[in-house]
Amino acid sequence: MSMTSESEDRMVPKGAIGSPSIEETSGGGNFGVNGPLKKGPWTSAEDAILVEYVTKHGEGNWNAVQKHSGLARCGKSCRLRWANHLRPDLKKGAFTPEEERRIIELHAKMGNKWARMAAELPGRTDNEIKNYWNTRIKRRQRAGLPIYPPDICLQALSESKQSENLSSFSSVETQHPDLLPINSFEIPAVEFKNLELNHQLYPSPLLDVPGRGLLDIPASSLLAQGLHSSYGGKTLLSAVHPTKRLRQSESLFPGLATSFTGAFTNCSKYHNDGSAQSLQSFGITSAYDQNLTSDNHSTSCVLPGSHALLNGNPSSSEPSWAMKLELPSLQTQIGSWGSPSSPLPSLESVDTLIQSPPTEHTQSGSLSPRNSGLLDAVLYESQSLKNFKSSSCQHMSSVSMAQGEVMDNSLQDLHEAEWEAYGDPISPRGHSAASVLSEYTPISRSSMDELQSLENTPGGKVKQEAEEMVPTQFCGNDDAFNSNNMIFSRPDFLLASNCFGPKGEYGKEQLHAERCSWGTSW
DNA sequence: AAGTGTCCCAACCGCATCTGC
DNA sequence: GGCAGATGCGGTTGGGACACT
Repeated sequence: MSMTSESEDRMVPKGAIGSPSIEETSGGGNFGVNGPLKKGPWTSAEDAILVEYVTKHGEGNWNAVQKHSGLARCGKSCRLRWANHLRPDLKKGAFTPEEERRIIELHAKMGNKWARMAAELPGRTDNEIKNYWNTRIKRRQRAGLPIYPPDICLQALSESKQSENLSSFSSVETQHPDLLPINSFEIPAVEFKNLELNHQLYPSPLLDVPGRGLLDIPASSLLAQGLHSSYGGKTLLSAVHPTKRLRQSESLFPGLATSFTGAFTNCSKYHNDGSAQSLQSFGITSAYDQNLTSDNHSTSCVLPGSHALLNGNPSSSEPSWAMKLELPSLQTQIGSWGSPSSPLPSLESVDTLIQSPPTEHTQSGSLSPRNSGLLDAVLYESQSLKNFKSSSCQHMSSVSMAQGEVMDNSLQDLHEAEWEAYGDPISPRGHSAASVLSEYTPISRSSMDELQSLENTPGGKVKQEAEEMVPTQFCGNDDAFNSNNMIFSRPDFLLASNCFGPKGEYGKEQLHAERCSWGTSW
C-alpha cells in the first residue's frame, strides 16, 4: 500500500509480524472487541485498515478504530502508527542539514520537548526527532564532542537576553513552562542528606530531583536563570522542578549534579539569604562556604543553568557515570591539574577534592570552563571575548548588585578564576569537586580512546562525523586557527576535546578535527 | 564465515493533561 | 469539583541491520 512507509516494507519481512504467535502471546491481557489486542510491528494490512478508517472518519477517537474497523490494536497504538508513519504529510528519509541544525537550535531552546520541536519541523515526528537526537548525542558523547555549536550558543544567549528584557523575574514562569514557581515543590530533605558524593560518583539524590532531569531543562530557561541573578539556590531547585514525571530523573548526569551542588552552594552564598540555610538543611554541606569570597562565588550562579548541555551531555538517557568509572587516572601521568595535558583527575582525586575544603581557587573552579555546556560555553566565550579586548581585570564583589552587573562581573570573575585555576600547574584544588566532577562528564575513557584512535580508524563513525562537519569558519587557515574563536583555546575545549595526549603530543590535525566537529552541517 | 558490538528506529509503557459528563 | 476516558508526551526497549574483528 502506498501509504506504507519504507520502514514498513522492511518491517514486514522481519518475521513473526502478524503471526499467530504474536497475536496469541502479545495480548498481554488487553482485549478489544475483537479479541486480544495485538502488539508489535504493524503489518501492511493493518496499516491499510487504519488508513482507510482515518480517511473515512478523520483523526481522533482512536479507540473507535479498534471497535469499528476490526483492527486488533489499541487506540493509542493506532494514533501512534498514524502519527509516525501513515500521515500523508510525513517527510521520509534522513534529516537534511537544515533540519539538523533546526533541531539543535530547537533543542537548545526547548530541551527535550520533542513534540514542540516536531511542530516546528513540518513532516517530522517527535519520535523521529527524539531518535535522531538520542543517537546523535550518544555519538558525540562518545567522541567527547560538545553538542551545541558556538553560534547556537550565542543565539540561545541572545534570545535568553531578549526574554530577560521582556519579562520580569516574576513573570518568567508564565512565559516558560519550565520555569515554575518557587517553592512550588519541596525536595525531600532526606534525599539530600543521603548525598555522599565522596563515595558515589553516581546519580546523586541532588540530581534526582523529582520530576525532571536537569537535562530536560531548556537551555533558554537555564540561561534565563543564569542571567537572572535573583535566582537563588532555591529557585534553582525550582528550575529543575517537576512539572511532571518523577520517572525522568534517572537520566541525569552526575557531572551536572555536582555542578549543581557547587552552584547551589555558591548561589546560596550569593544571595546570603535563607537559601543557603535551606540548602544546608538539605544536607548539602558546603565546605566551600568557609573559604568563599564574594567576588568568587558571585560567578557561580551563572553555572547552574548549564543545562543538560554539559557539552556532550545532553538529555540522553544514557547515564554517563558508567563511562566515568572507566576513566583512567591521569593525574599521575600529568602531575598537574590545570595543564592541558592533564585533562582528567583520578577518581581518588575527585574524592579527595570533594572531601577537602577548597581553596579560594576551588570556588572559582566550581564553575569550570570545561564541560559545562551551552550556557558555560556562551558565557565563557563572551567573557573571553570581552577580556580579550580589555586587558584589565577587576575583581568585583557585590552580593546585591543589579542583575546586569552581577552578570558582567560574575563573568569577569569567572574568567579570571578559571584561568587562575587552570593556570595553576600544581594544585589540584584549582578545581572544586563540582568542577572536577563536571569535567569528567563528557569524556569517558572510551571517548578518549575513540578520539585518540581517530587517526587510526579511517572508517570510524566518529571521525566520519568530524570530517563531515568541517566548519568553513574554522578550518580555513591556520591564522584563523590560531587567533579566532577563543572557544577553541578554552581549557575546557582543549580538555574536552582531548586535544592533548598524556604526553601532550596532541597534534594540530587532531585539534583541527575537533574544531571541525562544529561543522557546517550544523 | 562466525561472533560481537553498535546503530538505528519502531513501538511500547507510564504518566500527565485534556475533555466531557 | 470529581471522575473516567481520550489523548499527548517523553523515556525506554527490543530487535534487525550493519560494521568490525
